Amino acid sequence: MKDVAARAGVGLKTVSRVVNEEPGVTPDTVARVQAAIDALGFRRNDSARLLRTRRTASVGLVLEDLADPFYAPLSRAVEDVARANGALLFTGSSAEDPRREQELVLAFCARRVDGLIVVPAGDDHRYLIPEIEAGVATVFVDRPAGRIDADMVLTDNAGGTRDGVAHLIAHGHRRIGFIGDQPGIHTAAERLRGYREAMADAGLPIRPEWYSMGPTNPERVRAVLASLLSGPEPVTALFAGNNRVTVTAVRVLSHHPRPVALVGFDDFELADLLDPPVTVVAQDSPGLGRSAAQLLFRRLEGGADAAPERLELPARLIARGSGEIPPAP
Amino acid sequence: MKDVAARAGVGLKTVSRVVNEEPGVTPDTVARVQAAIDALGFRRNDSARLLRTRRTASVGLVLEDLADPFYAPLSRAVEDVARANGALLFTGSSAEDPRREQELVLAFCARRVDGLIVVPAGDDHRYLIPEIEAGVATVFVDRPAGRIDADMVLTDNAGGTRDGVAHLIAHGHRRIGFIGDQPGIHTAAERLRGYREAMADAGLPIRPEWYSMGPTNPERVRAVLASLLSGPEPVTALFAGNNRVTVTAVRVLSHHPRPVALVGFDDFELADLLDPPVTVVAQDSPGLGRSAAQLLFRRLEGGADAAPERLELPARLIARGSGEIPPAP
DNA sequence: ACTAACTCTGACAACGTTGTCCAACTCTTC
DNA sequence: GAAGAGTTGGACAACGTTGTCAGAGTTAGT
Repeated sequence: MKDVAARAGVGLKTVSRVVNEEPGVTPDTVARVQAAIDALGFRRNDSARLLRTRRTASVGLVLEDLADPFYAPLSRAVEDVARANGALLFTGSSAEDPRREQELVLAFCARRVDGLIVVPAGDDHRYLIPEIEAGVATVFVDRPAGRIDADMVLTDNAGGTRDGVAHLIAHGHRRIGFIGDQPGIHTAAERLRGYREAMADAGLPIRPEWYSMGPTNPERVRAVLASLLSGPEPVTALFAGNNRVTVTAVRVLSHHPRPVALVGFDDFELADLLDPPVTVVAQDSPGLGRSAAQLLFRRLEGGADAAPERLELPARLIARGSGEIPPAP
Repeated sequence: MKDVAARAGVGLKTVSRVVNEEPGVTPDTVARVQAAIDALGFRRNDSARLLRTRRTASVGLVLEDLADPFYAPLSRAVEDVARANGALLFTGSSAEDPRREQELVLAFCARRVDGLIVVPAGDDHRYLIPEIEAGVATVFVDRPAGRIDADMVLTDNAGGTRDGVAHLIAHGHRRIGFIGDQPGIHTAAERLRGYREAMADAGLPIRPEWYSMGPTNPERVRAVLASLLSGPEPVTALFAGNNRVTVTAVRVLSHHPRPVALVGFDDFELADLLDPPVTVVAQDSPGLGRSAAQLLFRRLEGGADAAPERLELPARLIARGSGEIPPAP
């Protein structure tokens, strides 16, 4: 910029004015400065600018895994809203590791992002208090923040699961299994709650061997499923607590002699092409991202001191076939 | 930092030394400074630091769509390499719009990212020349750069397609259709070339009505497919030029009276669960991201003036069933 | 012709760091 | 106790911008 000013024979500030299209510069001067800019291939250094203005026009997004088909549309939605607000997006994956989450969040804060959108991996976010007090707007998505009061946008996991299980009950099932993720994960616990509620609402008992919470790797899911389907009174239907469970269940059930009804939490591509097409409770993944980002920018534009909001988006049952299979006699 | 220095009763630079763990500070002083830091909740402002050191420890990634199942693992791989090199990641989606691509790239450059990884949407990247000369390392992935000589990491699209089509020929097919993306997209053109080559290698003629390039929305693909499958001499096999085409083809073919063999470019989740399981030519999407990022950081660590590299990663044929269907008589 | 108001321009400080360099102090060593 | 070496600390400029303010020049009104 200094060079441009020298070449155009004007002051530093005049160049700044031209670059920012501020009023009060003669067309003649503008032209001279423009010429110098073009000749020198000058591009304003935004880092320096933002250092001065104390706004970085960037937000940080921390989620579990960028490559996860559930989070990818979420991050895309966040990106779209950020772009609409003229902000750039830092992204990072926590890989479900609280330490990595914190590391990323603090790195973003050190870069002085204007705001943060976090899919929490940990359950204690008090480390964020100084940052929030320093003015970093923060919105949690998909799972609630731990031990602090903050904005969050969640899916109605319990309600969605209740609907899914009720759907199975409505189709005649009485012995319904549930395989969920680790109980420490909030969404997993909420879905288990929905399962219990639906069963209770229908006056059905739940045997302890019908539900299981834990890692959702194929091996464990296979093992649990095998035990659910064996014995004198096997379950006739299964509610799968997330899409990884659903996929493994589809694989196992396709080789099972007796038809077993299946409803899964989370939609996935091609669910309608499988045999039978898979009935799911679908979350609005872009909706989560969009709502969170919109809330964030609302905060950034003044609403910083309003009380934290908690949005809960509904989940939608999509009947496709697998959830409508009647109980085997 | 000024406040910390004042509170600890030391000079500014001493605080800087403590924060950066530079040697030459008495343990006693370190302790005093640390106490002040903790008391004030001080966090170093990385933007300012990076302004001074002229390294931002961040790279920009521009791709077509963050939410696309092909690009999501790529971006995750880039992120992993970036993290390993201590860099943060800016991401943005071009939505296949050259103007948006340029906008994003220039915004990243204005933020003075150390490097760029770009999945090009446009075919003219001369606008990047000043940036590259200014020292922004740039690597193109998945598609080649337009009209400039730069590092790039590509998939062997022609070779992969040749293998896929040869596979169909080996199973007895003689009339093979090809539905590809818009001819302006480099990967699409390369795949068409592979199709031609495989047919030529086998001494088979190609009728003009057997292949079609254009938007890969379901409507067009359905229409093209309908015409391929009708007439007196319909094709007995189809090569689908990308995963969107493949998915639509699976839907259509599942309702088609005659079995038609199918090989698709790009793997997708659950391809093995469909009926029949879908044979694909799989790209190494994380491999593309990883190689590109590694190349980028190699450039950043000194190899800036070596000649541009062009890496070509092989594609792998995964036979699952749909590509092994023999021609209907 | 004088003042008032307005337009345009640039000097300077500031944003929050780090690099450079020098001063002061503490040890050795003779 | 003086010279030399080593350690510790801080003043200052710089990175590339923008905000503030005041000065210079122009126009308009009396």
